[in-house]
Parts: sequence; structure tokens; C-alpha cells
Amino acid sequence: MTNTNPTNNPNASAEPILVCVAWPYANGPFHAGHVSGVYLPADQFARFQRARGNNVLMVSGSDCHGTPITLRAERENRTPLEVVEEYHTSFLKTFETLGIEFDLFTKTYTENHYAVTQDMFLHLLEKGYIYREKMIGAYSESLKRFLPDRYIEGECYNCHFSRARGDQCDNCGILVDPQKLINPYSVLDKKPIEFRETEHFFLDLAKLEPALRSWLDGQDRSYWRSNTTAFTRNWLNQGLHGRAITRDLDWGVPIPLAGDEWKDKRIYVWFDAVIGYLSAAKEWAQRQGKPNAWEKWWGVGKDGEKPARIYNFLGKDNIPFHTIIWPAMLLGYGELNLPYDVPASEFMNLEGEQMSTSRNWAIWLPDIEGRYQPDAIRYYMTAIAPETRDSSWSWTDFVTKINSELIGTYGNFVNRVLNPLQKNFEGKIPQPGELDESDRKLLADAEVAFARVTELLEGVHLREALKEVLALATLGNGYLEEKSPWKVFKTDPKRAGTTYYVAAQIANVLKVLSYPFLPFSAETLHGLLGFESGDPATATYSGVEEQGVLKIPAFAQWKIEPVPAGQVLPPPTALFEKLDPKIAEEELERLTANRKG
RNA sequence: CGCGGGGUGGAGCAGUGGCAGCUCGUUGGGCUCAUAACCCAAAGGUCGUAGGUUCGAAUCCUGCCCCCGCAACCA
Repeated sequence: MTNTNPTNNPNASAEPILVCVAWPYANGPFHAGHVSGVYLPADQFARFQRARGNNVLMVSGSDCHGTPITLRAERENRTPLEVVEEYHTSFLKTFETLGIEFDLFTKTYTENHYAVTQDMFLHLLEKGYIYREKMIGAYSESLKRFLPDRYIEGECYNCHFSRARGDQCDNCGILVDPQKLINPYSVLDKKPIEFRETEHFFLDLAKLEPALRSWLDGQDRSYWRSNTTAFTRNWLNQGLHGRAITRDLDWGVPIPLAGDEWKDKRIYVWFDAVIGYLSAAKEWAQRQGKPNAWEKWWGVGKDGEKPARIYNFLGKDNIPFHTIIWPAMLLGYGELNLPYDVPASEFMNLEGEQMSTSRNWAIWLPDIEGRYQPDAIRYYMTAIAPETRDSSWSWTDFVTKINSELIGTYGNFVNRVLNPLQKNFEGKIPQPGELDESDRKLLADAEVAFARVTELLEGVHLREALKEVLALATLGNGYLEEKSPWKVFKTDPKRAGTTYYVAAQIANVLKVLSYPFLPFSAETLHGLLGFESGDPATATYSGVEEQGVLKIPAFAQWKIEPVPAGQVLPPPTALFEKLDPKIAEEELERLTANRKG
């Protein structure tokens, strides 16, 4: 058995791999786009790397700060923390249901995160990468606070619409300069606002640009997805400017400086959220009782040691924060490891239309979690993952893909092997006779598939890798067709036994290859092939935050191992539940009925 | 000339210089071990369009046409 604990992993060649997953705003539950684009790919990649025996640390957490959360809290007359707690719990539930396993999924609202963020701030300030500048902000005398643009309304100076918002006029569509609004007022209490000078801290990106460029150009990045590279280049070529990293707010990480002028200001959410990757690694290490263990992944590799590979999984709107701003911060801080790859997803539409929270046009995870098998959801989300371009969730497509690909091709192959073994071979893996050419061919094909899937997973081409897994099942089906062991059995049971022996080996390879994608059914299949069902630490997954060291099941080790002849098989059961085609209609109706606007 | 993405057989997509591919659907055949699943075969595309570069273009260049996103929530 292996585990990911760096200090007692017996695998000397194990490579440290840090899987950083974009921190979700805790202001609403997950929809299919979040999971399919970010959390599921990260989980699949991490499972694969763990199965290979690498030292994987996978971290993320709820982003507790930011205007969306305070807005929601004010609207619902709750505290931001109450909002955060509700959705943090919802996230954990989704992860547990779908088998998305983090080493640590924490929050930005922790003492540790505050400390790490403040340390980053102070370091960058000390090294001259943060400067102060005065700017004009909207201030409400009645509320005694500055307000973000989104809290301001007034008469449009362009079309004289009476309720233009602080950032845009809904009537004429211009981008509003809030200072020019006529009779501006706060949306919170409808009282007038005025514009005052306020001082803020800025991250000096221009100063960090040379270091950033040499990091980007310093090594081959051709393995990055083309969009990620294009986006980043575009940003860089437009020139880097300082970005304000503090706000006049009371919800967020306090500015770690003495002086009254800072007490009503907080570090802005995008600055603290990316630091979460680092703070979460530190928190994980503390929980392990090895406070320095985080350096395994974040160190730059002293004494010729190879630094960890850091992968940042995120959506495309987040690219500049992870390829420009965050690396700039790390470079400014110094002595910290930088991202190796930034697999960014495109967006997922729903039935051809853009998902929308406000119109309630989305596949909400808490809604579907109980209705479908987790592996069915995982399968579909990967099959249509928006890896290289926008994709679209469609319920008819969902039913088709589950029934014909997952069940028809993969599940069915397994049944075609296990059922006859139970009925005609006393529920045991038969002793094979001599292998003929097509037997050997299929076994060789399985090795090719194994190598191919490995390569694709290594390059984070998950959708393609899953296709390869299914392709092996198709080969298995073709093999059974060619061999017709159900016929041969009547005249030459020994020969039929050899065929089933070979087919069982293929099923076993499929079990390993499908593990990153379909961990639940992989485990079931492991048992159906007569193996001890294994490792209790993973059999029941007990919640993300309590997780200490993530263990991988013994069966999931990334290698081809034979199912021994004579192995006793339990009575077979189906891996997946077939879906009634009516489901597509029902789901579509449900969506339409609940749609707003 | 706002920015970005895209136009490939009925549907959804892959393919960035070398005989146009995949999944689903359709049609025909086979099999009947298997969750009416599986296997084989066929039909179906002048790769949006006009021109150019090239021995050779879906792929590179230029013009044009069409679709989608670019207010907020939001990956």
C-alpha cells in the first residue's frame, strides 16, 4: 500500500506534485461548469498521479471574501460568515458525493490564511513591490464607509436614465464613470454619496515584469493549452500596470500595519485568494504535525533537488491571475516554486445557452447528486469537458452517453465476462490453455492502451484519455465476438475458458485505467474480479476537512497485474444503472419550469 | 474597422501542410454470452465563401458572409 505522506513513502522515485484548484467563492452552490471544468479534472489528475505513486498534495478551499459574498449577505440580512458556512458545507457535500478528494479543502477565513497573506503583503512591501497611491472613492456619510461601484446608483449623465448603476447604465449601455453620475446615492440606504480621496496599496506589476517575462520565456511552455498561452501573452503585451490590492471594506484580511488610516481597509479578495494555495499547504503540514512539510512542494529545489510540479486547475476567466499576477507575487516574494502548468477550462453551456445564476439556468450539483450515480455524472462531465473550447450539457446527450458508452460499451463488456464465468466456470477464473494469436494481440493492445492513457493523463488530456479507456472496452467486445466463447464452450470448454481468462485480464486493466475517472465502479469491479475489496481508509470517505493523509486503494496502483487463475469470483452485479430515456424529457421540463426571466 | 471564440457528413466534435476522421443517429448484415446490450459493413462532407501562396491547403495569407460571448450572478 502506498500513501501520499512524503516522509514515509517508500517509493524513492516519487515526484512531488502539487495540485492547486481554484478557490470557489462561497456565495452559491456548484453548478456543472465548476465541477466539469475545474474540480473534477483536478481530482482525476491527482488520482492518476497518486496511483502512479507520486507525492501528491491537492489543496483548495472556500473563498470567503469578496463583494459577491457581502452583497448576498446584505440582501439576505445575514453575516458574510453565515453565507460562507452554508456554501462551504454544500461544497464539501458535493465533493464527497462525487468522490472529489482533496488532501485539504479549507477556507480563506482562517487564522493561518490571514497570517500567510499578511506575511506575503509585508514581504512584498518591504522589497518595494507594493506602493501607495491616492485615489477617489465613493463615500457614504450616512453609512460612514466607502462603497464599491456596484453599490452606487444615480442619474445617467449620458441618457438621463434615473437609475444608472455605478458601473454601467442599463438604459443606454455606456460604461459609467461613477464620479460623473448625477445625484449619486447608495443602493443600501438610498442616501446620497460623495467622492472622497482614499489611499490604497498597489502591487507594482511593472516592476515585476522583467522577472515575469524571464520566467515565462525561460523554459518550454508548449505543453500549456494554447488559450492559456495566448491569453497570457496578450495581457503581457498590453503592458503591466500597478493594481490596487486593498479596498475600503470591513470584510477581508486586515492590512497588517499600525495606524488608524488602515483600520477600515482590507486586502482585496483576488490578492488573498491566490495565496490560498500556499497557506493551505502550510495548514495541511501543520495538521500533519510536520510544520515544514509544505516546503516539499513549494521549495525551489535546493541541492540539485528537482522542484515539485505545480498544476493550477481553473476556468479561463482566471487565467491572468494565475499566469501573471500570482507568479509575479511569488517572484517578488522569492524562494517559492512557480506553476508548472495551468490547465484552464473553457465554459460549459446548458442546452446550447449560457448558464446563468440569475435566470436559474444551470445544472446545480446539489440537485442532481442524489438522482444519478456519481460515476455516471463523472463520466458525462469528462466526456463533454470544456477542455479546449466551450461545450454544452444536454440531457438527451447525457442519457445517450451513459446508456450507450458507459453501460453499452464498458459495463456490458464486464458483464459479458463475469456472467458466463459464474454460470459455466464455477465462479472462478479459469486456468488458461495456450494463448493463440488473437489472445496475445488483445493483451498487447491492452498494454498499448495503458501506455497511451498514461501519456494522455500526464499531459492533462483527460477527455481524450477517457476515450482511450472506452476504446479498449470496444476491443474487448470485438474479441469476444470473434472468439464466441459461448459457442466454443459447447465443444471445447477448455478453449472457451482461455478466452474468458484473457477477457478477465482486460477487465482488470480497464479497472485500473478507469480508476481516475470512475473510482466508485473501479472499486466495485475490483471486488467483482475476486480481489479483497481492500483498503478501509478509502472504502468510506469521511469528509474532506478531517482527511489527514489521503491513501489510495491498493488496487488502483498504476500497473497491469494479472488476475490469477483459480481466483474465486462473487456473484456479478451490474456496475451502472441504465437510464430511462424519459429522464431526458423530465430533466428538461424541470429546468424550463424553474427558469426565471 | 471595439475585443474574443467559432463555422468540417443529420447532430455533437477531432484534425493546423501530405489519401477527410471520431461518437451518436440512419440503413443492411451477423451474434444471441451480455443492462434489447455487442460485432461487422454501407450510405452520408466540393471542411462558411471568394481569391492567393504551394508539387500539394480543412490546415498558411487576404477579402467577404454568418453564428456565439463580452451588465450583473458566474469557471
